[in-house]
Amino acid sequence: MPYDPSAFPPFAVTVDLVVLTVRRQALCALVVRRGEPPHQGQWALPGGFVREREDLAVAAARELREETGLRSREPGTERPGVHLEQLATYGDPDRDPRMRVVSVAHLVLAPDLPAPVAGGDAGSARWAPVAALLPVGPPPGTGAGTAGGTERAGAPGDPGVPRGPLAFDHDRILTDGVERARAKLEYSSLATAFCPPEFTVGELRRVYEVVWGVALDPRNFHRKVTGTPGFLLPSGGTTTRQGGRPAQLFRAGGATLLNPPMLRPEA
Amino acid sequence: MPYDPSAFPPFAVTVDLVVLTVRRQALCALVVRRGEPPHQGQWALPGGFVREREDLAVAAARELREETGLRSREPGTERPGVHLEQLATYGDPDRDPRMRVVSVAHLVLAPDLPAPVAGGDAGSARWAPVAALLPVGPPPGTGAGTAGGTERAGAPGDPGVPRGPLAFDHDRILTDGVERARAKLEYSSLATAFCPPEFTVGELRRVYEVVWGVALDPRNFHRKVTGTPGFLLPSGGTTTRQGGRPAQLFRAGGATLLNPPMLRPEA
DNA sequence: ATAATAGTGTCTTTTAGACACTATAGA
DNA sequence: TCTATAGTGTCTAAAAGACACTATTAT
Repeated sequence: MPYDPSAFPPFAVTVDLVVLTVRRQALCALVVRRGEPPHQGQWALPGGFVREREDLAVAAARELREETGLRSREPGTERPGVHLEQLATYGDPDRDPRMRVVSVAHLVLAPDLPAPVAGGDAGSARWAPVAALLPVGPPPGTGAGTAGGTERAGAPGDPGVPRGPLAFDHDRILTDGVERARAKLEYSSLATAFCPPEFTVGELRRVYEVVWGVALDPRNFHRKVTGTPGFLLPSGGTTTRQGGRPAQLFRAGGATLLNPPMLRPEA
Repeated sequence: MPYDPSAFPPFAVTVDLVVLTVRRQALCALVVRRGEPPHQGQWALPGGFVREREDLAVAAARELREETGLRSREPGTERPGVHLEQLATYGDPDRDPRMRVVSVAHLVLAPDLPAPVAGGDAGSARWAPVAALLPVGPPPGTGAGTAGGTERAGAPGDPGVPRGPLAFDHDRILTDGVERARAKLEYSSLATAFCPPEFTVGELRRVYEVVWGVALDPRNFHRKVTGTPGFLLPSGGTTTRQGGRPAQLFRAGGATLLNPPMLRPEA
């Protein structure tokens, strides 16, 4: 265990962010356009260097704020804020041609934002459908029916739908982040992180359908989530924003682990 | 995105290993005694620096080999070798008082070894019951019945049962590793990584009982694991090494994900 | 009216868990 | 014999899934 300070090779340590949201019936990730080589002009995940005396989670929250304006926990508000967790660490010696960089990737789940992402240094941050970034990615089930998880193309004249492949090893990181999100919906209440503070059961169901790329039975889903203790808290109000009969509004309950879990259909 | 090589603070990057096995009816972790400050004389997880052009998983496999003699995949043999996966990364600026060290922890699951761990530089590597290292650790359920997961003390005169707290933030890392192992037994076939190449259903059940710290119904367990496709392959032989009626021997099947999962009892 | 979404009830199939019972070894 | 472990069968309770039906809005 040689801890001679001159005996270890120096590394740069960065955080990269997989920021996911559900918008327009599609699972979307936040990407920025690279303005310089390598991979100039390609899209990449947001991220940056960890500072001298900064914890990894703090660095991830700072980058999130700087590049997207999102806060991982609103100070003083009831808003639970977006969800942030460590995803995995990527350290292939050749992942960055310029130097040895170890990147600690983090996963962020955010509700659909009324205003486009703004307020950051990186003016070019954009939401992009995961299906356009990872055409052959982890199978979203090509869900038959209403699930819109595989929307691939914008209008033909749309110049700006970001497409893969992403820079560096970011395809891999994004793939891992999406799979983590899909898996965690099964046994945690994290789907509510994709929803606004108040939401209906139908809106929550659409989150599951889009992230998993499958169609779920609205009636069984309703019975299941309302029957899981601690998952949903009725907020008292109702809304008709989805059309049809007014739906009860809920907030996320205190439970984080779902028991029994919400298992993905296999088929 | 400033990538000026002089603009980033230098970090040391290490790998730390949570090596778990089941021996003598207890979940055990591999620890080494620290011979120098800080934390001199305390026990710590094995680990070391990542080399200049070494991938993280390669560094973890190398440290495992150097410090324990275990190989993550025996070259040329049918032996599946021990299981190795990335666990999480720990980067608190003050986790090591000497310098800024980011540690990428890895989780290793190994069968009980006939010979004591040997062959490494670190001569002081030892198996220690997790319950002695983490006295208040994640609740093993204090399983009523036959499960021996909470064995805490050696014989009174035994001078050498390593006890916590561990050096640095290794208590936290070990806790996370144990929880990961407990969780993965539920939905993967990883329990076989704790078993020798051929094993009986009873031996596999004892792995679950020790890791989870609960007693399981032998009859229901038998029906469940033999009924899960791809989990177990009959090897043809039988053994009587457990006493009683001869038990069929199995090898690990090809399946990695268990469907349906083996859920932990709650109670 | 029709269409759309919300929500409840009911039935069937599957799975988990409790536990009686038989099988085959060693002491 | 007794005891220990292996393995099968059966019953019950819980959960998943299919789907008929009612409720309440907008157009």
